[in-house]
Amino acid sequence: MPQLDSGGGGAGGGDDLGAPDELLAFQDEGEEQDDKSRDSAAGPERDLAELKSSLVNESEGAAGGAGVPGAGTGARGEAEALGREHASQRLFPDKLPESLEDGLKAPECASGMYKDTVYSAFNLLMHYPPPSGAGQHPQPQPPLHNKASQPAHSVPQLSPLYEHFSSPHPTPAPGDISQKQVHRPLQTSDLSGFYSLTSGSMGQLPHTVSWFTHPSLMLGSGVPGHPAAIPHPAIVPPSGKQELQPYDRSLKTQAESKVEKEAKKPTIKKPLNAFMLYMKEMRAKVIAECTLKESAAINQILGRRWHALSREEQAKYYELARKERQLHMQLYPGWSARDNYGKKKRRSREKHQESNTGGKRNAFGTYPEKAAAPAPFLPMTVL
DNA sequence: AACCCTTTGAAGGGG
DNA sequence: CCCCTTCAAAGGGTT
Repeated sequence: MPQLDSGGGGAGGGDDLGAPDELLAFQDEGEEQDDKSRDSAAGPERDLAELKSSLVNESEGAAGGAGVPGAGTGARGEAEALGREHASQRLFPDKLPESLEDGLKAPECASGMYKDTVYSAFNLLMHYPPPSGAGQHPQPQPPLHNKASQPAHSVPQLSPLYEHFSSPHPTPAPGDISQKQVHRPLQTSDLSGFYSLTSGSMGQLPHTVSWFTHPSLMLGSGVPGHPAAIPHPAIVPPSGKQELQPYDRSLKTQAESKVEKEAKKPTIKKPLNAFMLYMKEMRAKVIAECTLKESAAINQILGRRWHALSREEQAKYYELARKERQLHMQLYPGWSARDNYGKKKRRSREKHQESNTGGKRNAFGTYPEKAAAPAPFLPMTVL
């Protein structure tokens, strides 16, 4: 795939918001908006249907997730249409832990509390200068549907963290290695500025934070013996721990050491997409406000909130993700997402195969949604 | 210990 | 080109 093209590819017209899929998401959102108004009358019935689906999922086994065929985009739209305070109650209707339920019972856990942080991120994004080609820097087009639930006048309360990073001369937090890095490795004002931003706006984004100070940007990641070599967060030893053993001093045969070397070869992680960045930023907030800990439930909430975001708000995360991909490509030119295939063994793979034969469901339900997604509309950033 | 769950998006491969 | 699969984060729960 033309990553550079889809990823923007620098200062040209290719510096768009991202892949068409992202735009599709916007379209999807718009559709949901339409559905919202359209379905308002049929809400209760659909609610019941969805509840049934959820219950069916539960009865179909522990593997039953949100991935009910036919409960794809429409279902998400319904969730929006039915009001997020109701939607929260449909999460895990049967098996919710009490703490989970308590959390979800709080209306704000499913409503627009995300807004302030999103706007914080937005403020920070705006705080930092755009790339050198500033004039051409694509600004997200205004959303076709301005979410009524997100009045533009709503002023976010910047958390101290955000204020800290927003300040012109942020004081390094104690123990913050990334802030202790002496100089910013990136030559391009684009990325350095961006990742400065990222480290600020995404205060909870260690991944991104250390990206921008990553020594690999100076000499290559994790170079053994390099004085400033700090492992890139995207580089994870197979053990999952940052315990790089650059040299094998043991008396092993070459073959053995070779095998071991392969085994210990650090894994370069995929760059985070827009939603992942959003989740990383918002997770702590949701946990705090909803007293939730289970990531599955949190992610469901975040998924709904993601869809409730305006285009502009989502565009910020698409932009961040695009920059992540750009930087990732710069750091690891030959890397392919395929490199990590098979590194996670998934039992669900077998389940999925079974479900295919049985015609039940997808492992996660993502694809039915995509399959049911409305036809893409004209890209809003390109053209 | 490893995987599951759950979300969306990106990417790659097969048909 | 479309569809499917896998992985990215996260952490409690499950095997």
